[in-house]
Amino acid sequence: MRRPKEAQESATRERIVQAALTTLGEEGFAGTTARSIAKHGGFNQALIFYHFGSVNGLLLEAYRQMSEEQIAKYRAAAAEVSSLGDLVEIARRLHAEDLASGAITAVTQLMAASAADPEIAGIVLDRFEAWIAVVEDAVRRGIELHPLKDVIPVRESAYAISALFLGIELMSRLDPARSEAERVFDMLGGIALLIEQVTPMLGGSPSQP
Amino acid sequence: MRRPKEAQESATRERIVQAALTTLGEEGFAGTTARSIAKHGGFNQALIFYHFGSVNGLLLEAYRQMSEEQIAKYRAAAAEVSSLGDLVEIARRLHAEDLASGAITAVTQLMAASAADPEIAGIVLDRFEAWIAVVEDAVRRGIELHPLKDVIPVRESAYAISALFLGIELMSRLDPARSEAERVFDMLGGIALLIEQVTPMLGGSPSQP
DNA sequence: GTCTATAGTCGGATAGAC
DNA sequence: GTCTATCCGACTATAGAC
Repeated sequence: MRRPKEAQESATRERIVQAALTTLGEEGFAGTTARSIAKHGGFNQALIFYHFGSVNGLLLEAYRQMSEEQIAKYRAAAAEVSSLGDLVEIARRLHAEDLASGAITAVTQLMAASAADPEIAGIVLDRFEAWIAVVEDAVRRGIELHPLKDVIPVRESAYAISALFLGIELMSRLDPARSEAERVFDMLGGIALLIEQVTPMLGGSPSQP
Repeated sequence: MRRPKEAQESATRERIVQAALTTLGEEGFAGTTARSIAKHGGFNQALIFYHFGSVNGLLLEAYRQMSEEQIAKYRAAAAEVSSLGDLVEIARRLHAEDLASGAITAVTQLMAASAADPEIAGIVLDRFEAWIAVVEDAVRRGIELHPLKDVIPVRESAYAISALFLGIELMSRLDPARSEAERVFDMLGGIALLIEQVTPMLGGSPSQP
């Protein structure tokens, strides 16, 4: 996938972006300076300014790129969902990947930076919006054949599921043992199974408030 | 409640701590410098170093204080919970308060700072732990009379509820309209009601008077 | 395009007057 | 205890050699 306008991908640009993301994950927002990025990537500090104008310019570009990649990954994963149980299992897998790749740390830093920088806030908001939309789609597909499908508030469900996922990601990052999230996914899997098995019994004469 | 050792509360100390929290909320972690805190609080920059040794020392103290207050508030609120529906309504109220007070912003900054500072990570972890414990307690009390009470994994439920709450807090802070979280709480309230009404039927034993 | 060198700014921290 | 003045280090950003 090539971008026609602006931001053409030279190898160096890509290297700098990667170094920025690594640094962000390892040092946090406050520790992500031009010097420290250059050190992590093994190149000269001045290159950042030549290629991106400023440290902030680099960070914005890196954020945007990371967001696009993550959303694309989520969207691809969500395409496989065809039941509530699937949704839980795929969430479990994505969570493990995000934790390992440092993506969660980056999101944390992004959210914090949003407090002071409206432009970053916009990026994060877009990312959440895309994220909810993906879940919304998966939910809609997952309940397509379900007797209660017309009673379920899809948008709110997707929002809540996204929030739950985000919360688990953030809390488990802090947890040194990191075993607890697994058990929570186990429980959610159990609930999904329960709902799938129980609710069809209610079908046939659904009530409406 | 007086603290016997260290950290005696002079009026000035308290003023500095408050200014630090305000600054953190308004400027973000990166913008929370000694000079900027002093400006917000209308006092001299050097006072920070006289009273707290360093900016980091001040921030640690402020974090600790904020954590204690928030946990105390949560604990008091949780004491009122006697059903799943209660839990949702109290969560809704606490969420509104946290949003208005800037506490959410502060937590966001704290989590981000945890990436680079293990001491802060410890504080945040303690806070989450205390938070989960409070919810765990509320859940246990809420299902005390419930027919399924022995099947429900209390700890995992509390973890998931806490994660969901955290996620909603963080996402709604970014949302300019901020109306969506309300609708999600509405939905959760509906689910709570549904569970309370449906599950007793499965037990075959009488529930609440 | 990439490097070295450096100007200019800002923040942490301290000395010392009051 | 609080203020003014100041040092020092680290950062962003640019100029200019290669």
